[in-house]
Amino acid sequence: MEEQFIKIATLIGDPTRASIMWALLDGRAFTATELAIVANTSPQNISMHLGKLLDASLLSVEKQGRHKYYRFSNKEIAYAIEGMANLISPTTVSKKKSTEKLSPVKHCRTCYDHLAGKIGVALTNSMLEQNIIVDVDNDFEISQEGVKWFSDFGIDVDEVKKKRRLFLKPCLDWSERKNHMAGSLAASLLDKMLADDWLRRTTNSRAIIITGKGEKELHKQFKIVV
Amino acid sequence: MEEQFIKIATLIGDPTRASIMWALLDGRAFTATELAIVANTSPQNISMHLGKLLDASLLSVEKQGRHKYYRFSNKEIAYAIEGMANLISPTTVSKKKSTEKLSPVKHCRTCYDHLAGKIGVALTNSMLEQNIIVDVDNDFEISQEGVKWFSDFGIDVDEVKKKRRLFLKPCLDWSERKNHMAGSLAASLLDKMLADDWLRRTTNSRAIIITGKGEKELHKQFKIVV
DNA sequence: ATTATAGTTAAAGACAGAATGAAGTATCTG
DNA sequence: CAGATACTTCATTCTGTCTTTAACTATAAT
Repeated sequence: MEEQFIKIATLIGDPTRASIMWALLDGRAFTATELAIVANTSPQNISMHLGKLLDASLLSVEKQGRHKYYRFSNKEIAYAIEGMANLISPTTVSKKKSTEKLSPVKHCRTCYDHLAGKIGVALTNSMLEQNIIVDVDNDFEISQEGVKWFSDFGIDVDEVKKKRRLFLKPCLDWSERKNHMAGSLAASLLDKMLADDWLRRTTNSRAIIITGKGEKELHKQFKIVV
Repeated sequence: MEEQFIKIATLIGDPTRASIMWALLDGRAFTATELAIVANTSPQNISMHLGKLLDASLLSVEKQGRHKYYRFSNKEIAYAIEGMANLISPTTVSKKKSTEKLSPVKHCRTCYDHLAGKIGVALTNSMLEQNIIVDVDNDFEISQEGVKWFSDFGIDVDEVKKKRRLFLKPCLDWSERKNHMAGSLAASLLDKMLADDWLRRTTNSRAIIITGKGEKELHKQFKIVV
């Protein structure tokens, strides 16, 4: 088992491959070329690295015409990467420089366990406006009022913070060119909205359907017109 | 933030350092020399690697005479490593060769979140005898009866399995020279025993006190004489 | 004191594995 | 069809970093 662990650690522990994993963390699928741009390296090189990650089943591919879409092969991968991301020192997280370059990727797909797309962005904007969450140097933090708001909404922030994953981070939604929330808080929010029947999952796709109740509540609480 | 992530990934992703992290996973503290033996390298080299891990605050040291004891600097580190260990393919886990060498380390301290020491080992032995858990090539697995047993004990195994960490693994207790259980199942078991007041934590040490009730129950259910 | 053990530091060397360059296949576009 | 784009493969080069050699400090044992 130790060798297996070392194998996985060294796989993730190469700068280029770590960069790939970091980019894939939000759950979207990227093409090889996109990943080459994100990781700042050549197509040949990214191809080699993606091959290694595929061999180890850390990633899965889906071929669409001449494109190949890469993503994490399962949730455990995302959790493992998040677990490592949790080790990023808190000071660094809040001091993150705002000039960080944005990767020129245009695709947007459903994120693993949180709301993305138009609704996700609108919801995030509304929460920023209402000071439930605040933007600190391109990083999201929850405010005092926010903790209360979530509590009223039926989510215990302290409990969510105990989860062994990234609490809250912005996730750039390229279809909207704006950030939406990701992390355990965003996941809890989605869970709650599903539980309260604001939203429903569809069986065979990642699409989310907004119920009549959800439409009403989203407008009432967030001024979102669906 | 990306650079920070890459830094952490490359730190863990060196074979020698991965080996160190793997050894420390059970929560015990190791000396530099012990880690050199475990990682199969020289004292100078281990010193260099430990220095890097210290610089990044992944580890903490405690000096005792001419020895230096290294351990994870906080729980998040352990969770991150566990998250990576979760990616070890299930087939590999069950096919693990039993000839794997055991590291010649004699120290034993309290493990992070599960019972260790004499009681931990006795409990594990009893569970093996009762077929609640089974030993498959030096790896622990829960049996069908085991799932029922835990359910009767008030622990929902399916729920525990959902947690993003290693479910069950043997952890060699050198003071006893036998294995005890580690992982989320072992953690749940400890939690439950604390909740049921079989055991109590002490305030300023990692020692666990067995209550009168606990003594009775441990004898009744596991034939353990405290 | 003397010797042994635990650990560190600095410099030189060795090597794995990453990047590069060149050439190829497959798919889309007009 | 021709030309462009997406991606891969292989052989070669190269570089970062791990290991080793050697010399050193500090604590413990006898």
